[in-house]
Amino acid sequence: MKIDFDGIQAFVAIAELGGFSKAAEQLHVTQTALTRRVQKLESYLGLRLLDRTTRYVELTVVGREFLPQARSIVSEMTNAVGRLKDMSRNAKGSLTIACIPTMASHALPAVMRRYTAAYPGNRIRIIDASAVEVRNAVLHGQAELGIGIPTERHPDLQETQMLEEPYMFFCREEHPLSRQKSITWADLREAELIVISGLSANRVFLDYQLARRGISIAGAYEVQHLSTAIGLVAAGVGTAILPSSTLEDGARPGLCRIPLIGPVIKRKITLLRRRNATLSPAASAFHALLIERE
Amino acid sequence: MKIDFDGIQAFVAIAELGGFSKAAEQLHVTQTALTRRVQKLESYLGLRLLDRTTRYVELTVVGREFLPQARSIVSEMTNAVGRLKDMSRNAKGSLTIACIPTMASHALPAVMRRYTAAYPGNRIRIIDASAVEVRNAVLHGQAELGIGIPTERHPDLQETQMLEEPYMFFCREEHPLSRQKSITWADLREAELIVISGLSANRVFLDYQLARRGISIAGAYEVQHLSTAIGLVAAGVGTAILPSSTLEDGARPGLCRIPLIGPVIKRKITLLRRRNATLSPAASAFHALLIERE
DNA sequence: CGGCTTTATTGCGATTTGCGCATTACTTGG
DNA sequence: CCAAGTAATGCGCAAATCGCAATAAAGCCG
Repeated sequence: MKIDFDGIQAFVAIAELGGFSKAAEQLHVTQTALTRRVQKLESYLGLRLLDRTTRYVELTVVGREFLPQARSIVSEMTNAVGRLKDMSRNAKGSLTIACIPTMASHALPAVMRRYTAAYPGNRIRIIDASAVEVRNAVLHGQAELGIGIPTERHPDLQETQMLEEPYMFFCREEHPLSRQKSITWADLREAELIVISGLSANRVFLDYQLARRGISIAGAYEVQHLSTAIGLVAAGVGTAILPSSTLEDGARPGLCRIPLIGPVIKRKITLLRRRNATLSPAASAFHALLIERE
Repeated sequence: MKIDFDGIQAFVAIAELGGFSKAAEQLHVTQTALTRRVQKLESYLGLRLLDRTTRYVELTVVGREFLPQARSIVSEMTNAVGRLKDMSRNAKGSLTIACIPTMASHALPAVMRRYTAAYPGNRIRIIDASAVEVRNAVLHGQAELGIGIPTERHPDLQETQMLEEPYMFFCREEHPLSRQKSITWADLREAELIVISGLSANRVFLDYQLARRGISIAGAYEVQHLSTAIGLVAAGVGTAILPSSTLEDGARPGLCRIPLIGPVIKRKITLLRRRNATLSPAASAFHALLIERE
């Protein structure tokens, strides 16, 4: 036979309010229904929980013993379900998103501001890591959403392109090339390039695109992170080819950002999520904000 | 809408066994039923708890968060109901009984032995107190059963007579009356009686019975408890009129117990319980043993 | 790559459960 | 002894739930 939550809830309400009628009102059912629920529960258990006359209701010894447990069951249940409905109705809940560092400081902040305004109280955890780590975080469920650049395909991963950004040339103002409106790849012969490590998805992508066009570049220095590269450029060590969003125009005095053409090469920023994995309402709302602006 | 325990139970089983079919087997329903339960729960909550294909079942983010709570709800419920059914089926549970001291050491022990043999593990708490206290303990629900002597009637109290025992005369062997086979009340003129306090139900009853018959006795000493009276008799202070069960024949060397006749006056031992108060199965079983032997 | 196996879902009919209304039964206070 | 208040019951209806059979979908393996 099936376990009867209604009966227990009825029992608790009756015991606490001291009567069937009052309990019925609170539970929004008729008193008849409560009578039946209690009868069913008692007959299922094989013992009486309430001694009742038409005049008063009183707990039996067993009922008195059971009441605290019953109360706890009911409240635990009610709370849990309430929380879930709240998550569903108001997209409440915390949210983890993985993101490559450039985007974390470029595209994300605006969305985060709008999200927090719309759903205050939701905790957001950002895993800022390399594109490969972003991919894995999404794949293994550590993050519900990921923002990165295309990497190795995986059948369980679903990618949506969000935006594209060109690679640009970064140098100091006193650099010989800094006055040009645009620069071609051929101009980079002796540019003392700081390049990103071959383990980076950025580098893999860039190499692939250049190789397709028969272009090759040589790096004098190699680092792991874009931010380090920018730092070295600023320090006068050399120049670098980096995604445009690595640094906003004029964000750092003394540094120039110059379009690279012939050809223009762009990297795609993609939004990652696991295929067949339902997003939590909180993540779903964030997802909506992300794709709404493209 | 109504809270759905079945759905949660299904969810937990599926999550833990990793599939609808296995869970269905454990819950003794068809797999179809589980599909429906989960669907109903999810649509009620407005969110998905399980991502499932025909090949595997996996928790969603929300489901993963909810699982521990759900598990705790289910196990708490299952345990609580299990305990209650155990109480009902096997008369498990603890039991409190109030009893006047003489009966606690006279009639009770045999019943307790049989009870413990039949229902091992049940804790028995005995409130050994005066007849008035026994009455109140039962009346106020501190004890489910009471063994005492008739006191003031109360509409909520139900009394069943268990046995009767005569008052007898107690003295030391060297006492002049100790050789008689029986003693009449008239013989007690100069017996140096130790009597029980007038607050005792015993005394009230005895006085009433004697007065009805125009007999009066005078006490030289007065104590509260029967056991104290016996002690004083043994110490040679005087003699006493006490219920026969106060001391078994020969239980204390040097003391005599002699029938009092002309007339024989007996006190009734009654079993008390609250009217309209259902006994716990444990108490009910004890009650059955008590009245079975009359 | 196409059939095969496995597993969840759906359509449908039958049964059961649960509810509310109206009425009854019972207790108690005046 | 009557009146008021409260729980229980008879009855009929509505909805939920289930099981069976058929269907759909996803990976496995030859």
